[in-house]
Amino acid sequence: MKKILIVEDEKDMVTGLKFNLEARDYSVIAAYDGETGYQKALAEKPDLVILDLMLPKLNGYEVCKILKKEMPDLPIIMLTAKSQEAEIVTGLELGADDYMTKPFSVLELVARIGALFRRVKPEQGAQEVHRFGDLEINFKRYEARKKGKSLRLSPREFELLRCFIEKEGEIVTREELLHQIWGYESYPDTRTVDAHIVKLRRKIEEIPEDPKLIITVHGIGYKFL
Amino acid sequence: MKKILIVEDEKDMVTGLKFNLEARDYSVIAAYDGETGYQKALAEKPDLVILDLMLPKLNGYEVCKILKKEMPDLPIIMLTAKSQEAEIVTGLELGADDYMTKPFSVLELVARIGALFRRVKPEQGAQEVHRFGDLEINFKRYEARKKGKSLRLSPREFELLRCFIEKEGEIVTREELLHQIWGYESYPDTRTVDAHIVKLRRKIEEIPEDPKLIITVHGIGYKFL
DNA sequence: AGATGGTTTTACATCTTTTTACAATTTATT
DNA sequence: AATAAATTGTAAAAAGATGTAAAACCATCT
Repeated sequence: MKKILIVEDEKDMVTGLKFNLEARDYSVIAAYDGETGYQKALAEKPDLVILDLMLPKLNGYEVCKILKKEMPDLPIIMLTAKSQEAEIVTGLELGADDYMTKPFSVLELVARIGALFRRVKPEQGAQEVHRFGDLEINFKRYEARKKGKSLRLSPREFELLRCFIEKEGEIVTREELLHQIWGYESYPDTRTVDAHIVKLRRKIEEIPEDPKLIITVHGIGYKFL
Repeated sequence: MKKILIVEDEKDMVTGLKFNLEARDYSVIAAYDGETGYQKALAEKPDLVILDLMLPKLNGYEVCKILKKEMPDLPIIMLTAKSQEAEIVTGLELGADDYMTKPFSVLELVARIGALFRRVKPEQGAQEVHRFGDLEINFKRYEARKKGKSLRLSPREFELLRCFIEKEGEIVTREELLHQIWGYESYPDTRTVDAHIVKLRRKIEEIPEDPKLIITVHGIGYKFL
């Protein structure tokens, strides 16, 4: 569901918009001044912002300018009082994607929102984030976290984790790992896998000497979780 | 220079628009009924169409519908007589990208055209401009931006980026890069690629020491995004 | 020639992977 | 149960690959 942030100080306007947009299955959040509007945009990562020009604390121009800098792909629709043509132009050149002059019709606004979403890039590939307890791994971005703190895993360590996660709960043999990660078809004696397991355990296990995630299956290989 | 097609039967309107748009350095062509409008759109491949709703032979709806089918990336701005809200909505759902009700101000129209082109640029047609997060690269013009600020990239750096972007997500080996960019067929030991990678990272990565865009794949090469 | 800006090489630092050697553990055998 | 054999854990050394600053090189322009 698409999330829309309304930044507008007139409460009646907000409730009206909210009602109409929620009726059309958008999730709506609001802010009543520029500053909190800006903060909510960053924190909540909405799919679209409806931004009034006249705002307390930080006006719409400023918010628009900052937002377009920090979140260039976030579409913004500006709301303006009538007949401020010069301002309108500036608004658009500031980076807003569309605007409406008050009073406007909600139908029209909704239609424009639809058009805007249609135009905007469809969301890029599903962020494949895997979670195991307090462990988070994003293979696409090569990022890993434990309790929110980022871990530095080497490529081999990522690959190992990937193999384990693909076969969560099942036993993975050393031969399989050597084949998958190293491409070796047979390698009579190498301790490479074990060495990497040690390092990986040290990074992801609570007590590396008593592992709870990567469990060794004697004579065969390892098992994840 | 951007080419704009006006499909409108009121000649005064056409000459007025033409004058104003040409003053802003657009190349303008016109058609006075729906049918020739449609044909000119196909033949001349304009960058944008301004389309009146009421037209002889083939009305704006129909033209819009057909055009959006055959040239889905061509932006269309609809012109309508006032207070036809339902029609407006339909117009937008038909695929028009924006619309204006008559009488409208030329300043406003120009602003919207600008906004439309800005919006449409990165995804459309020639795909000359590539975007990756807050990064923009135009290979044709040898321009690159990060968060809107322009970067000075050397030719080699552009070539590197081009190779990476062509194979986004896939691994690119050093040998491939040496072949593609340098034309070397085999070069046992050179650190040239690495040296350029360092420079490129310094320019495009947020934290060059912890790159998120150009990721090294130990023993093989690099991977983009 | 000198200045400039990009490119390549060099040299060394750092990081990753692999091997080695040995300790600890498990399994098999007597 | 005791011992031997096999397997795994682990630290440390060795090997290999990459990161990076600085020097050397090279083409172009003035």
